Amino acid sequence: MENITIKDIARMCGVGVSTVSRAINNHPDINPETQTMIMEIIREYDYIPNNSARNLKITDSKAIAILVKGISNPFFMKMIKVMEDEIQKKKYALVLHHVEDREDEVDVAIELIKEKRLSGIIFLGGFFSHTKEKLDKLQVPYVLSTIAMTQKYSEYDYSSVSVDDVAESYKIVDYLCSLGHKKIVTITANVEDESIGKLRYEGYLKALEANNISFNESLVYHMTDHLDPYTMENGYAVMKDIMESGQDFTAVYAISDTLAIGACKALLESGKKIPEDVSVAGFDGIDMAFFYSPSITTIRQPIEEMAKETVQVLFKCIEEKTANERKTFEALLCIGESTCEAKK
Amino acid sequence: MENITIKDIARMCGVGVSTVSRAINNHPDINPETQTMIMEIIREYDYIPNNSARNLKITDSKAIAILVKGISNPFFMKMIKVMEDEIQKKKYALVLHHVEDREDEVDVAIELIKEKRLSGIIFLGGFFSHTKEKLDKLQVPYVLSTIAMTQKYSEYDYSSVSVDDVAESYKIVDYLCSLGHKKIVTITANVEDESIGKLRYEGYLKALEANNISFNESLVYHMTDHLDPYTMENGYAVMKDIMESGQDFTAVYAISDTLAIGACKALLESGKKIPEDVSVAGFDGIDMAFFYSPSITTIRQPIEEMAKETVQVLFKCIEEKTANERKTFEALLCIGESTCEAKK
DNA sequence: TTGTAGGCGTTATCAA
DNA sequence: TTGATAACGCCTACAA
Repeated sequence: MENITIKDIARMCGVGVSTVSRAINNHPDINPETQTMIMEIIREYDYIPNNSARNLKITDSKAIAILVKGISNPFFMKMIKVMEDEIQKKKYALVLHHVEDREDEVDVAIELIKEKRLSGIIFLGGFFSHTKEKLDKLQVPYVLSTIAMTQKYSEYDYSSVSVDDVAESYKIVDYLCSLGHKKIVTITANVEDESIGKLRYEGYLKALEANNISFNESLVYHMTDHLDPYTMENGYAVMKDIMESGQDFTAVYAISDTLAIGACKALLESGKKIPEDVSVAGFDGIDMAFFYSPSITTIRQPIEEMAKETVQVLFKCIEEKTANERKTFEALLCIGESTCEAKK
Repeated sequence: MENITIKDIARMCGVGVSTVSRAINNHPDINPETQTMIMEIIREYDYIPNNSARNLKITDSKAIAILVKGISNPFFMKMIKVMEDEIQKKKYALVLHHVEDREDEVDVAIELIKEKRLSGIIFLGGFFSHTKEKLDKLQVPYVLSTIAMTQKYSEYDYSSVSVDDVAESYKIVDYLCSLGHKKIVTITANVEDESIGKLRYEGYLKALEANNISFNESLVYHMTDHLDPYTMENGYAVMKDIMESGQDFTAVYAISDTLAIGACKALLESGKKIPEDVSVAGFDGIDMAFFYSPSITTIRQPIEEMAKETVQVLFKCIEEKTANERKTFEALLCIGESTCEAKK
């Protein structure tokens, strides 16, 4: 069966192709009668316009794309939902696109901009270690949302919405210290990490220092390489190792809730009681942290506001071509059942 | 800055556009030297071919799409990963596309086929209640993977990979019965549900009957409408209601692990002990079921094999144009810590 | 091995 | 309000 095109429809309706095009795109100057007539024929024959052809011709698609790094983060799902609503309110279309861990998000973005004639881009999650030259290739406004960046980026000119990972990490570790914990194990990223792993680890160090607790390197554990990072599985494996090593500690700070939950499981299996024997803290504030038993003490990012602000900032860039903005949100320390005062 | 096209590259290289095209697409008949020369210029000027133009022209893209219904199911993430590898092995490109709950996946598919010249499609998850006519509009081979369908589909001709939701549901409820439970609450889908909800509920009924337990309608609870379905939140809310109602029961069968976990939280908050006071069973076998404490007794679908088989079946359809195949996999009853014998 | 020209399906321009 | 026609950027006969 041949693919039916706009020409076929035009012929069937006895009109020109441009008229059909106008009918499809709700152009102002078209006779309503002819439009309904055309639309009827279109429906009857199940004609569907070819997007590639359209994208080729179009100059401004009124579409914005969200590029999500890493497919599986439950944390992003909520953000996407909120963003979607906001974008819809602005009468823009949304192109949701997942970027593999090994893919370069900026390359993907550049390609997508060309292909879909995007008006803007939201980069969601992941790390960012691109050169300034590379970022400059992005021809449309973009916002980095909840993306961790290394120091050097501070001089770049870009828009972003995020939390201060160092400060928030400090906050929760400081809380553990305030409960009297002095031997706080941390489960963090690999040493090469240049992203949230590094930042949250930094917060850990600062909190220890501020509380006059001398740093003990043997309390620092890293996610294992042979398992996916930031998973319960990984946290479980690491904590199993810790228990075997006979390490002495009274609290655990995992840099993600998933890791924390995995660690809890391992602790419980070893017969430890949470929080009586060991306090456990995470980071992110995912639903699971609240439903887990015991609920996990964690840092919750204001997902909804951040998502809204991301879209807001992007549209400001698109519509007003204003300078870039960087917004930092404060996260909330959520005290759950997984932490308590350290034993004397 | 103007967008650079293949013509510009051709001009810069002092060759024809077709030569550039051949260089890009690794065509056999091109002088290796000219090719490397061209590729260098391309890299230097950051030329990126426009996909829309390409898609418009080509007939077969050697790409297959996975259409995932519902954005947030952790269960699918693993399947996608496996499928991705398999597809890559076949040297095909993968187009991952999320379908909103309110969108019609078949419409999306039809559009995507035209736009991207797909060679095949995998529908992942969700329900399926399309007419035969509609499905026939799909011009390329497709496989329904882990998709629940109503009875009437049995006569249709399509390929699918799934588990027998009725039988597996029966299996786990039968297990509860074998532990001596007679008052088994079920948390299931809405009454209008025509999908896994209905099928798993059916399994529940059959198991009761087979165990000579008379059906008690007051033990059947439905997910609340004002919360997202199949979430921990929802299971929690429902169980809260159940506890308030003073309902008498010794076991709970939630038709998803997420619901089960939410229910557990509510039970624990009410001071119930799991499994001593109440046994809890779920369905799906997500990671969380194992890491939860107590671990949840559940039905685990053989994710990996199913994902592989899905791709296999699809390629068989693409390459050999063989008739459609329907594969049903057996799932595994995973006994966790959340169930035990009913009190006498 | 390479270049020229035509067409993929659509929208935008311009004239009617 | 309409219709013819020229792009959009690429691939692919076909000719050289």
